[in-house]
Amino acid sequence: MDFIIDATLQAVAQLYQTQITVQDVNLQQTRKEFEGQVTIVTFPFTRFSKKSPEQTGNEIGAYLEANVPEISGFNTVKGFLNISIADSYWLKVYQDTVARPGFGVAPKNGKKVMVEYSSPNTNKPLHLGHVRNNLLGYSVAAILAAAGYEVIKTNLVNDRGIHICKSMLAWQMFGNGETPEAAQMKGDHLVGKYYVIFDRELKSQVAPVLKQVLLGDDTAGFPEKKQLVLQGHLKTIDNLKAAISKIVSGLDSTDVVKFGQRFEIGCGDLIDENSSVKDVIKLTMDELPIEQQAEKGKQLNKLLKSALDLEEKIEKEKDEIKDIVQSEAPLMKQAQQMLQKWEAGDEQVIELWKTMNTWVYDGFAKTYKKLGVDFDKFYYESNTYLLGKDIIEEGLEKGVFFKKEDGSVWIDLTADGLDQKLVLRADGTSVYITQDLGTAQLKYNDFGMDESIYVVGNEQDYHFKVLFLILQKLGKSWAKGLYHLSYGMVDLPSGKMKSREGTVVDADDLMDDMVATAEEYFDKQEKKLDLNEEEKQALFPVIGLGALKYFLLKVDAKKRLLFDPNESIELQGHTGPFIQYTHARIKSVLSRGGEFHMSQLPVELDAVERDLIILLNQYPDAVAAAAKDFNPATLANYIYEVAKAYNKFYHDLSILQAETQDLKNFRLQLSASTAQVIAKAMQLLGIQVPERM
RNA sequence: GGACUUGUAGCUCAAUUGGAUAGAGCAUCUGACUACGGAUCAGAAGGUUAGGGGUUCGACUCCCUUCAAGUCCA
Repeated sequence: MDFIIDATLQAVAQLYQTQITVQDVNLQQTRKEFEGQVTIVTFPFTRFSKKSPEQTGNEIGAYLEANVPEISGFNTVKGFLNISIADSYWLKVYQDTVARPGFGVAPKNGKKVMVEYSSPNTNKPLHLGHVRNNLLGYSVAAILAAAGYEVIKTNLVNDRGIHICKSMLAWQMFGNGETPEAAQMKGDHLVGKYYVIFDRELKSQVAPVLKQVLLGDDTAGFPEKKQLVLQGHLKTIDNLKAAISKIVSGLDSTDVVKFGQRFEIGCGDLIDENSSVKDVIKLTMDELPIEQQAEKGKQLNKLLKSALDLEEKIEKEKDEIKDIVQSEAPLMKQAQQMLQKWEAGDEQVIELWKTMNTWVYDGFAKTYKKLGVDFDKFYYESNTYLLGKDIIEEGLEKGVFFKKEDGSVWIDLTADGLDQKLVLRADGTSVYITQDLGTAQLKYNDFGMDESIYVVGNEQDYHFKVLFLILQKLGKSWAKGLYHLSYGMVDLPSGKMKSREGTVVDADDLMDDMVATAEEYFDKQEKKLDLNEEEKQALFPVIGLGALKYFLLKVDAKKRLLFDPNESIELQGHTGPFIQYTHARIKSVLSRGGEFHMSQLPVELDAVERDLIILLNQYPDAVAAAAKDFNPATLANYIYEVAKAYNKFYHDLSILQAETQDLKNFRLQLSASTAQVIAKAMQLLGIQVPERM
């Protein structure tokens, strides 16, 4: 389309004696309700044309029509100049680019990019959140490769720390030497099972003590320092409760009466500090007629907002108390000791750690294989957790960091709108960001990449902001190429998905479910699959996983995603299987059409043919745009448009019964090109397309 | 207390980065099989783009503010 922009620059220079640049020309696709294929927005030109937008458009349009042979006509609506381009042009574009074998593969741009994704913990299996991460990472890597980058896919495995010690300890204590083979379980699931057991046992140790502490400030069993802290928290809680009591007793009695008798009783309980605000609201609501609940609920929450805020603070205090009690539990202490032994290189602990990690990696490998993702390089935190201290030294020398009296090292980011951030503890031990600094340097030393993308959830937005800023302040030339591909949490219809709430969707289970659901779907269809058993068993994973992947990738990464397993497998509408179906359908026509070769191109195009060609021609742009924003969703949405356009073409025109042999050949060729674009684009999303289904 | 993200049709998502009457799918209603695969296609209905203010030829998009959901920092 560059020739139109160039001609527009000429037209403006000629007509209005004004030099404008390429950026000043706003070229867009013409909306389908208007005649034409491309549109120039002429509002900005009125500044120097001194004429109405419409008149300006007409003048430029007339100039273009007269001077550009490819332009066959134009019309102007308000400030929009719609340009029609001759069919011969589109046919030439089709023949010269779309129909060529190398279409859609950008030439190497000489740049190297690293995509780090997945980053699992070795104490439990992958879950739904990881699935989104893996699909995003894999797809972004594939898209970047198609856009001309050399891509290195890496996985930074979190294989050390207290969490893995918990699994190890529980296995030692309760496992009776159980192995994945003996348990008939994937290794990652077995290790995860012991992590859950640890958690359960820890809770049973903590619960009675916690109850005791919360009831009657019985903190005698704790070290002196912690006793003081605990008592501080208890005192705060008392004060908060008293404050709530005061708020409630200060309520206007006419307000209280509005919510019924149950609420009056509740208020009495609150004043006596015998109940929680949440409970009172709930009980009050239950007594109200259903039609009043929504309205009164709002009023009630508003009335008690300050009390609710205080109650939230109480919960936080309680959490802190719980943390302290937990840290003193015997099991927790044992886990800590185990971590210390691990760090000291204790042979037995290391041996156990290696064994259990082997199990986990076997399990992960199976999950990754099924999911269809892979990596070029693994990094392990057990190798990198001590890195970064030299960078702290470097930062101190450069004056980027400063030391506090207690010896801890900090960076002051307040000038950049952030906080002061600890980068090394007073005792000289690392914090998370220390090792991330070191690991970033390590990765750059290993590969010297121009850009580096971290696929990590949005709860770490702040962390990465700080990390990248520090590296920039340290003067690392490569810091400007760092990018945090942040993605939102995956919600389930039944509620929020959080590991501590125990409603995690396991990745392996999810994939199996999707395959099974695909099978059920086909069984229910009236029209039976014309495939043998072996072919069917090969097809179900393609459809089931295609549905899952497309559903997760079509949504903009940064947004939260509501994953409804039942809806995602729905094989119609804006789904992966719809696109897969379109591909299979094209393949079916092609096989019926037999051998063909392009001979004579048609002189005129039908509108649906032209739309399809224009869309196919945009494929490289769609890839480039997805690569620029690291966003597979744009590509996913593009390919859906292609599938829709093809189905319309297929419906409106006859391919095998075309009027002439030449036309039939052309339409077969167009079908083949469409199938190729669909297959290529889906491949960049990590989705396979079937020949038949 | 401070910071970040999100809020679009009943539901799930778009909107070419400031452009035309805000578009798709699901669900609802209607129509198209003597057909190359009907898992399709065409149409109807559905909107104060969370609310309010501002910037300009023009705002879902940018600025201010309130609200809601979520997350992070000490």
